[in-house]
This record gives sequence, structure tokens and C-alpha cells, in this order.
Amino acid sequence: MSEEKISRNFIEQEIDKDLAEGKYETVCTRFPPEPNGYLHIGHAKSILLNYGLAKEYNGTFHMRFDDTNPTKEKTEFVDSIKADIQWLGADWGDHLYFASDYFDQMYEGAIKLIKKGKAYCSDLSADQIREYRGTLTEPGKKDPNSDRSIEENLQIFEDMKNGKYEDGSMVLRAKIDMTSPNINMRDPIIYRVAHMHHHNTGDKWCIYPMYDFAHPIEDAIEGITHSICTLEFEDHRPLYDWVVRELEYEVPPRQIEFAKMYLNNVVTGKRYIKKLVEDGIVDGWDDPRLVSIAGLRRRGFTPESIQKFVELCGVSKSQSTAEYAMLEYCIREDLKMKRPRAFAVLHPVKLVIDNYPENQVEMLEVQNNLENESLGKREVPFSRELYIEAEDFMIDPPKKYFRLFPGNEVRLMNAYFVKCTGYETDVDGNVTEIHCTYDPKSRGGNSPDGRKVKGTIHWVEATTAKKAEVRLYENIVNEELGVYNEDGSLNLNPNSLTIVKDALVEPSLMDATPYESFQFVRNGFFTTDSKDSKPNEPVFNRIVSLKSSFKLPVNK
RNA sequence: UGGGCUAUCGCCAAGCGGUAAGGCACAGGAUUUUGAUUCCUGCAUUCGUUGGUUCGAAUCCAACUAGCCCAGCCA
Repeated sequence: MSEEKISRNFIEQEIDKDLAEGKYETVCTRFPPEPNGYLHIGHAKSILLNYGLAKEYNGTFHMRFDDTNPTKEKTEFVDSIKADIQWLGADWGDHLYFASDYFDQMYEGAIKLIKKGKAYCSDLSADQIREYRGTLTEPGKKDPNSDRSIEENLQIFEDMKNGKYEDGSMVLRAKIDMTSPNINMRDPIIYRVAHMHHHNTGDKWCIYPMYDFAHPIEDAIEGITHSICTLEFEDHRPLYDWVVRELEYEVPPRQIEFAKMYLNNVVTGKRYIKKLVEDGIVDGWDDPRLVSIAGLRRRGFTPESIQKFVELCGVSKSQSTAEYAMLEYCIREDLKMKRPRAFAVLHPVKLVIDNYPENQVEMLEVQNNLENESLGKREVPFSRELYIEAEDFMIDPPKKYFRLFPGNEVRLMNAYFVKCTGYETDVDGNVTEIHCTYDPKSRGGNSPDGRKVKGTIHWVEATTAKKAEVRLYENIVNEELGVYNEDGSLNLNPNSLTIVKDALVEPSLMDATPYESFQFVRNGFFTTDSKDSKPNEPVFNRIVSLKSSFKLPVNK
């Protein structure tokens, strides 16, 4: 898929070092989402990074659901996350895990800490805990519970487990340093009481471990070597290392952080996407205007295009915002030589070839220009009456307009040369019909006398064309407007979805495929918008590409 | 105001003491049966700022500046 890599990213450099120093013998990575929502483009980076690293080093990639907080998690999300990751091409093989499967071991770990005098039970209220924790600039105060005896702590913790405490009435805290400048080290809570049904363990537990305690254990149990996460966990690394050390794991996993990636011109971030969905602004998690994996899939992005995008963006520790144009480039790049083309006319205007025999329909061979020869050609009907794109005809054209205008000759792509002889308009002056004559000798699109023509336009045959709905998606918001206002309201781009209902497409396309509608990517590439779209979809031929590449002179 | 991290072209991003890779975007030009594609060409005398060390600094040191993250019994 990719060319040779010029340089190694900083994570690869770290791994190289670890391997060279003999710190690890193999590489094992993981993607550990909490099943509390759908995946988006940001997750794709993490998934592909972790998976790619494991593959590159001949190691192992684990899929693990970090389900340590039953209040937020749902099985529905487990299934969608698995589907999205598979679609992206990250293969976890047999390595599918749930953090909740390790609850017993985590419980044992907690007891070990208590026995080492490194953890204690506290009955401080949430408010008190916050108060005792201090602030960013002031150190915290010692928790009065921290001097409890080991025996007593053991007893209380067991009672916690056995349901003798109400939610919020007791927690287990690690005994580290209440005065640490790193707030995460100020005796972090590692177990809380929550009488709640868990999607995986049911009602077995009423105490659940916190992320900071659970995650290093999960990694260590699975033999993860490099636990790759995003930058906001950098401050948690000392705690991660503390847990691994105190629990005395033989091969301690190592946490490495990288910068999350943002995309301009779109709503990124799980909670914002969630809000759009919940507010009913979009028609679900898979709305093509979203950058959720499901949305991107519906918009026509391929796994390959997303892989390419992630690869192009690279990995670093500096906060970055990629341009949406880069994503578009990736999908164009992936589609252009792989997918069959089809003619489609967005804004149809009738073109009548006056000297073409009436009632005749011939089949023309059309080139797809693809790498794969077997997809290289298709047959398209042609007759006396066609539809062409409204913008491909001008009554009074500006200079350098190469398409159809009175007296001008153009090529109907893969068909014939036609010369415009006249046109009809309605009372408002709108063009309703264009007349032309064709050169029968130019069949296929070449004139035997060698004369050239500057413009080539696409078309569909009038009687066989199928009506299609074309959706032109804009991204939901643009950068200037901002994602949300300060009061929480949303600046919605009113043009975020334009539906063209009377678009016409060549018959083969609609016959062969179950699409509901089509959408413009850029530079003439259309993809499908269908909930059950398949990966091997045709792509439309140029339709609106001229808009973006031919700019009309200002004064004309 | 405490701690952690980051700073190289409009956007990503290499670079790790020897004199600024690459991609996206953009702008020219050539080819063209999609004004697409392809193909050339151009696009940072300069690396947040200011000093210092050095024959030599984006790379080392110091001080500043700016941005991001942290005070959930979320992850």
C-alpha cells in the first residue's frame, strides 16, 4: 500500500531502543476503548497505529474493552466498535479481551497493596476527598483514614466487596503522596462502590476498579509491552508505573503517549458527535456528515483511504489539526484507479441531435481507465436525445470556455463530436433544450480527419437514464463558525445537505447496485450513500468537477 | 500561581552538532476522450523569542513567550 518509509516515528524509535536494550523480546500492543459510544476518525489513528506497530514488529495486537465503569457502558457499543475495527482492517485474531474479565485479579492486586500498607479504605465523602486533595497550586492534606491498620483495611475492603457499603460511602485509595505536585499521585482512588449491573459480569461485583489502577493491570496480565495512549494521560504515567511496580509484575508494560489528531471543518470529539446525534441534528451515528467511522463509511470512504490518511498524518507529540483536504485527497487517491466510472448528470438539460436517426439506440463502449483490466470497459446506450449538464452549455460564454455554446463543437465523451446549432428557452430565458448535429464519422470520440476539439462533456441517454437522488454533503460546521457557541448552541451550516432529486444516471449503475443516493466527494468523485453499501462500489464520472477547476472570469 | 507536555512553510511532518526531507494545500507550465488523472516547475537564507557555548546550532545551555493537559468515586 505504501512506499518506503523515509523515517521512523518517535514511537518506533522508542520501541527500537527497548528491543535493542533487551527490555522486551516481542512487541504487544492493544486498542482499549470503553464501550460507551461509537468510534470516530481519531480512534482510527490509534487503532491503526497500534495494529500497525504490532504487525511491523511481528508482534501481537489485542482488542480490549475497557469496561470498568458499568454506569456508562452498553453492549450495543461493543458490537459497533468491533464491526468498525474489523472494517478498518485491524485484525485482533483470537485476542479479544474484556477488562472486566480481570476483576478477580484486580481485586487480588488491591489486597496485595493493602497488605503492603500501600492502600487504605476511606469513608470521606466525594466533596471531602476533593477538599483534601488540594488544588493545582496547594498541596493536599492527609486523609484521616490513611493510618488505619492493615487488618482493618482488609476487613473493610472485603465488606465493600460484599455489599456492606452504599455507593459513595467508602473507597479504596492508594497511599502515595498527598503533597505531590502531580495531582494524580495524591492518594488516588482505586476502587469505588457501585451497586450496578455490569454488561459482562452481571451482578457479581458491587465494587469497580478505577482506570488508573485497572489499566496497568490489564496491560500486565495480557503481556502488553507498549501501552500507547494519548497525551492527556502523560500525567498518569507515574501512577501507571507505580501500580506496575507495587504489584511486582515481571515484565512491566510501558506507557507511551502521542498527540490526538483533530480535523478542521468537522465536528470531532466523541461528546460533540454524541450531542449532534442526541439533539437530532444528524440522522444517527452514521450520518455521512460526521467523522464517525460509520459515517465515513457511509460517505464513501474506504478502509484503505483511512489507512492512507493516518499514515500521511504521522505520529508526534505536538497537538495538531489536519485539514479535511488531506482526507479528501486520500479517498480520491484510493478510488481513482480502482473503481468503475459511470455517467451521471446532476442538473439535466435536454440535448437533441437533429441529424441522428429517430428511434435508434446504439450501445457504445466506454473506457473506465482503471488498473484492473476486467473493469476497464462498459456499455452505455446512446440515441438522438440525451441529457447533459446544464453548466456544460452557455449561450454567451466567457473566454476560455471550452464546452458547448452556439456554433461550438465538443466531444460527447466516448461517443461523437457534436456541434451546437441552436437552443430553446422558456419565458424566463432559461435554456430548456439544446440542438446540435453530430458527425457520424467521429464514433467513439475521434474524428478521422484529425480535427481536434477542446471540450469533452458527459451525458446520459434520455429514454434509458435512471432518476437518482444525489446528496451533496457539506461538513456540518466550518472553522470560522466554531463548533458550538459558548451557550452550548450549535452553528449549523444551512447548506450541510443539499439533495438533488432529479439527477440522472446511466442505467447500468442503478441496475447493478442498490444505492439510495450518491454524493460528491471532490473533483468529480461520487460515492454512495447507502446503509448497506458494499466495498466494491462504482464511482461516478465527473459531474461537478468543472465548478472547482474552471473559474468564470469575474466580469463576464 | 503548582506540575506535565509541545513549539520547524497555510496544514501535517522529517531532522538528534556539519549548514532545512517529504506529503497536503496553493501557483505556473506540458500532455490529455473527464478543465480529472499524469507530468514537470515554484513554494522556510530559516526552525516561538532573546542571549550563550562552538570553527560550525533547528539540533547543546540559559532566560523568556505562546499553546495544550491535570483539581471525576469518568476513561
